Amino acid sequence: MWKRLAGYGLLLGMGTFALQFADYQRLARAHADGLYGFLLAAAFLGLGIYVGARLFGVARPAPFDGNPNARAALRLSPRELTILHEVAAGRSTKEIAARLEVSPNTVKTHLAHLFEKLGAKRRTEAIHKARELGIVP
Amino acid sequence: MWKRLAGYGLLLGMGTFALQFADYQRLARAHADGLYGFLLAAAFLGLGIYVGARLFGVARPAPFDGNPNARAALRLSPRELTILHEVAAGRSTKEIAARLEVSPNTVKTHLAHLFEKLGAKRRTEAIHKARELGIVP
DNA sequence: CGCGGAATCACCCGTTCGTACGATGGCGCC
DNA sequence: GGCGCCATCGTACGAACGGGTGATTCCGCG
Repeated sequence: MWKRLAGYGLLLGMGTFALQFADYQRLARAHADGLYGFLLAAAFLGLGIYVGARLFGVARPAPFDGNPNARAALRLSPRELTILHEVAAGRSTKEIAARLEVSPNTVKTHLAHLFEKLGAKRRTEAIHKARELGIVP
Repeated sequence: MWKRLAGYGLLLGMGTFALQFADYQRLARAHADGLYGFLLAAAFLGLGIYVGARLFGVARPAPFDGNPNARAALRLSPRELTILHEVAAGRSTKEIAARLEVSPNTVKTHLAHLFEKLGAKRRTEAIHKARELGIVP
């Protein structure tokens, strides 16, 4: 974060320096004020758009899925993970069993293990805790 | 999307017009070139940052809580909304009844209405659909 | 004033869920 | 070869959930 801010600050400083340089060169006087101001405005507008986009921009995909982190911490097996995603999708035990082509009893077993590892007593609570841990989007 | 682009275009046009107006007023000549350029650059830099932030940026807080939107579309009552948030927090019917100081039967009634309005058959499915609609974070 | 919506509560009944066992087979590891 | 883990499946039972129906109170709206 500090490095990014420093980078933007440097960029801004360079822009200012370029402006000063242009001023020294009397480009401002050599050209019409209107054209010069327009170019200056356009340049800084573009720079601002870039900075704004990078600064407030798509930092969303970063905290997407804490899959490897919390999953390893809770020692969830791959099958338990898929069942977790299925219940988070709002499906019933029967539907999950049908989609995964296993018995509903198997799904219930995985669910029981999930509840134990997540410290939950209901599937809704499991979903909530898994979301807090970033295991499910 | 087009309305937003048009709005930004209008904003940009207004800025340009203001610049032209300033040029006509000979403010550029009245003040030193350096100060004028600096102010101009700063103004457009800020404008650019704003546009960039709005354009590429905080599209996340926008679909944050579709509370007024989807809630009105589904005609959810305030009480139903609170019950929806409670179930999304992973609480059971009894716990919700205790927290809201009402009978479990009342909670069940609100839940039945929620299922009907959300088109869900299970509370997990209701949570999932409500999350898709942005009603719950 | 009646009418409808919201909120509250109650009962019944069938289904699902959660839990507590047991059991089997496969796989990696010492 | 035993040990542990994972995945699979089964039975059984109590608790919770979901659906249906009905009732009451309150409040706004025409």
